[in-house]
Amino acid sequence: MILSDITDIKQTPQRLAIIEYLELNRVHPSALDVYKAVSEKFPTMSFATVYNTLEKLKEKRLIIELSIDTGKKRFDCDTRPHHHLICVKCREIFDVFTEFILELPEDEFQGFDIIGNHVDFYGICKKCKDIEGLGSEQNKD
Amino acid sequence: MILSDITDIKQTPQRLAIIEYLELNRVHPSALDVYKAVSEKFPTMSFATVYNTLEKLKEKRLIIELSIDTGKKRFDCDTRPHHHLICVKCREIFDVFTEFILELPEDEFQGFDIIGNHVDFYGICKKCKDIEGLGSEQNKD
DNA sequence: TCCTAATTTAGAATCAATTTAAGTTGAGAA
DNA sequence: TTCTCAACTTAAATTGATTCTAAATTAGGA
Repeated sequence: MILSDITDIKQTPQRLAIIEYLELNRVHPSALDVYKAVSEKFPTMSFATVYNTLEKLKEKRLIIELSIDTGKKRFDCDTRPHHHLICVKCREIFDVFTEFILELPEDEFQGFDIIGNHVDFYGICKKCKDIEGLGSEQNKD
Repeated sequence: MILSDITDIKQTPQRLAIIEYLELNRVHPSALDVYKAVSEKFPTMSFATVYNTLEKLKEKRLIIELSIDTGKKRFDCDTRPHHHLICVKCREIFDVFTEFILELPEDEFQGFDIIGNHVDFYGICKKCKDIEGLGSEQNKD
């Protein structure tokens, strides 16, 4: 997402702050993350503004909405095609730019017109591994 | 999931009805779908029972919880490793049993211990294609 | 500068999911 | 058989994320 891409929507201070936050925090934040950070600059800002802005940016295809967490939307300001590496402990999401050739055999098509694919890799991130290692005697999952 | 796998939890009539529903409706239903269907048989059954049962079955690894829809959990009673084919219009989910070899190059590991992967294919299902075709003049997304 | 549609705001409403507390059930012990 | 206790079910309250609403404000073009 590039600021200059935002042409046909009004450039309000709140929106610019939200966009700046997304540009600088590429950890796939939730709406709450965005709200918390941006409302420090704009204490009167409401949640609706965050959601409205994120929705608008999504419409303009400047960000992508992720369904990786149930019960919570997360947003990705990198719209290049890519995959994800997700920590099953802390739910941090990392980007993966390797391309994979995924040919679905015809008999699995189920009558679909296929338009894309996405791979999620699951694992345990370095930080969570280290924490696990430390507490190995009184290990609780 | 097989009934006989359920050993160390009580086999109540409500639970058996929920399991039967999951066995017969492999469309990856939501908790609401399960509740709607099973409460026809047990009109006094509460939502909490559905959630408790689904949670318990998940713990026992007899079903899988999917995060494909934001804001709503969906459940898959097929615990064999497999991928999904998702209609971007109606959100129906189909199973894909083709196996893919997905080698993540070392420099993309980001310090993770990788434990698995999952592929989502996106497309438009036959039903939605047909509906689209019909209304091609007054086409609305 | 003026105008107007777009945007922001606080608060209410909604929806999915979880928690709570009270009542029920059923398998094993006495 | 009756007692007991833990597991289970239930309705209702609560939480958390999101959406809606209606009134006030504002960006950006005329």
